[in-house]
Amino acid sequence: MADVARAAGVSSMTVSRALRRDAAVNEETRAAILDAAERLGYVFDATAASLRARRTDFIAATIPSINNANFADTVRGLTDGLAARGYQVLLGYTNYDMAEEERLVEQLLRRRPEAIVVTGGRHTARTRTLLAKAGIPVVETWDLPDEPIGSVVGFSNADAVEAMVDRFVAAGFRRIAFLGGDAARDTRGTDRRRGFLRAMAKHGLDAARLIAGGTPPISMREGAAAMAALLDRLPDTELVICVSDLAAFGALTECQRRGLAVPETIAIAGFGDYDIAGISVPTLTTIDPFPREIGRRAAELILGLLDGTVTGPRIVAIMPQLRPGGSALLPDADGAGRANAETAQKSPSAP
Amino acid sequence: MADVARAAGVSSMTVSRALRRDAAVNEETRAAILDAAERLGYVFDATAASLRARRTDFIAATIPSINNANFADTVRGLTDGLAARGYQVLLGYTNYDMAEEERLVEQLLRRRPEAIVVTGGRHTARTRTLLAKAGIPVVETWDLPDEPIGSVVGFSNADAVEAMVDRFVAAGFRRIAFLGGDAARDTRGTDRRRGFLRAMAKHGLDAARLIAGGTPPISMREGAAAMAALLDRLPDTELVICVSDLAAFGALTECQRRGLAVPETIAIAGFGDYDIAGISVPTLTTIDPFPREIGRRAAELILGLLDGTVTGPRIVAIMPQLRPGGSALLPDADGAGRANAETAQKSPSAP
DNA sequence: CTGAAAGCGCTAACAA
DNA sequence: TTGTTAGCGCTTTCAG
Repeated sequence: MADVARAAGVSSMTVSRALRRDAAVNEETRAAILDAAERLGYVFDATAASLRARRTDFIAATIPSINNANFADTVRGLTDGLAARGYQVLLGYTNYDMAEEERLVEQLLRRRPEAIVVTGGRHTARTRTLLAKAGIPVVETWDLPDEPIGSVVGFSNADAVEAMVDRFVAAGFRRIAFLGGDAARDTRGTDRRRGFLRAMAKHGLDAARLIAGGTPPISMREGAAAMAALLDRLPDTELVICVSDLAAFGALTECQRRGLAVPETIAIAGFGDYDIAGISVPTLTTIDPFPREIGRRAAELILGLLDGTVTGPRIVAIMPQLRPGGSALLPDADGAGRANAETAQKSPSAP
Repeated sequence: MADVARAAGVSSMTVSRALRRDAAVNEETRAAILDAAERLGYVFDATAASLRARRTDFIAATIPSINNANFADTVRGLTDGLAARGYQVLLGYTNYDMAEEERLVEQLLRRRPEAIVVTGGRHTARTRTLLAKAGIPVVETWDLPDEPIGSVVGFSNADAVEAMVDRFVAAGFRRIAFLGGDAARDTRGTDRRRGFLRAMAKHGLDAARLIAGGTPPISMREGAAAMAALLDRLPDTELVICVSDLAAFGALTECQRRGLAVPETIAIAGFGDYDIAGISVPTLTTIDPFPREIGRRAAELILGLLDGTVTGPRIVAIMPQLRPGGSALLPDADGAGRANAETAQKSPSAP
């Protein structure tokens, strides 16, 4: 910057001002400075600026896996919302491992992000402490924790599945199985399974049809293997609710390989409204948790928290929506539209 | 750090040493320091350390889209390889837009990464200049550019598709169509299409069966729409090669909806070896470009370049491999194994 | 093994 | 509108 200042015949402070849009600098001077900077191949050093200004323009975010379209959508919503205001997302993934999350959070906090977004509401005690003491906005997503660390943008995975089961039971299904959600590491998966169990108990139905999916995230292939196990062990099952659309699609293919008609012989439902759900034959009955919306709302919330528009933590409830498909037929009941997409109420105070 | 020093009764320099593993510090002193740091909730400030030490431990990376399993795999390979040595990947996505890439690269370079990985070999002139002048290792991936900026870890998309067409022609296919690769923004897609055209010309076949896929990345849905167009316009097509497995799967579903047998009535091939390729019914004949391996190799190369083990830029050729599936049958020819995975030659000098 | 001094490249705060 | 001074929180360098 000193070099640029010299070349432009001004002080480095003027260069600093010229390089930012906000400050008041004579237009000619600014032009000369920008020209000099370009000529010299000067590249601004954000590290030094961050140290001095105590603003890094970093927002940290952790997701369980980068190879998952749902979380990728959330990251997109988040990044797009924040990039517009000059923030850079510092992303890390935890491999669905809370210990790994702890390491990652600790490392990310060293970079002095101005806010941090984490996935899920369950963390190690140390992670919670680190986050709580970081002195920056914390947003937990994809869940509705009982004791939020700070803000939340999410939904209850258990409630979403429970509501789905309610619909299926009302439609006459009785012998319903749940595929996946057995791995403790995937807390959202276990929550969905819990919602299934709760719903079945509520309706007085047998909830013993539980099929393990393996290590998270359950791939299509594992979904197929689990479906094979189910068909061998409990062939009279009427409906399989899967922990995700990927597992559901794998399950669907297993039926196709065996020549079983879906949904006639056995119905299948998923979770996540992944692309595959809308294009497979048949399409998948699933639940849309609005992943992109989660990211967008988190970004919005963070911006508000940082500029003082929003004071104190907020709980933003996302309303997952059932998307009927061909893999598990439901009589249409509610004529619901996309509640969250544009209209849903913002930050209904606390839970 | 001064606070910790005071609490531990040492100078801040000793704290600095204790906090790093390398430096020589009395074990008791170190323990006392770490204890004090924990008690005080001290969090190391990487920004200040970066400024002074002129080492940010950042490696920048840009990918076209975060919602793409192929690129996500590359990022995983990269991150895993680099995290082991304490580097943090600073990730951004370009939306398949070179202008956006330019903005992103400029922004990332301000963070003073120690190396930068970009996707593809085509960039704006300014991006090239920025990268070339950055004074850090530059790695272009997923391509084999004619004029690399620095190092390369990739393969020729055109050659890969050409080789695939060769195999299909040898197997007797003649009326072959190509789906996608029409959007200039997706340079890898256009390269694949070019490989198709080149191969068809070479074999004296009609290469006019080109079906537009729309804006990249082509989704499954767009693949289905394009397939519908193809079936309407050129119903006698024997084989459709798609720009990606996602498009190929969409195309497959369109056939299923129309009751057309794949591969009997029409054969379909994809590119990318996405998860869907291995599980769909039928499985997809595709090309595996070893996305994870690309990331892993890039990480390896960067580490070598940074610690001086490797001197000067390197071209690492990845050898994509045909994966025969049920969607387009091929008589088995080569009994090739996974050339790249473990063994392939490293950095065969220049291209 | 430990400490003191200096400074990384920028910007806040103040002055002109 | 521009400049001066000081210092962000670390680590390099040198000395002990």
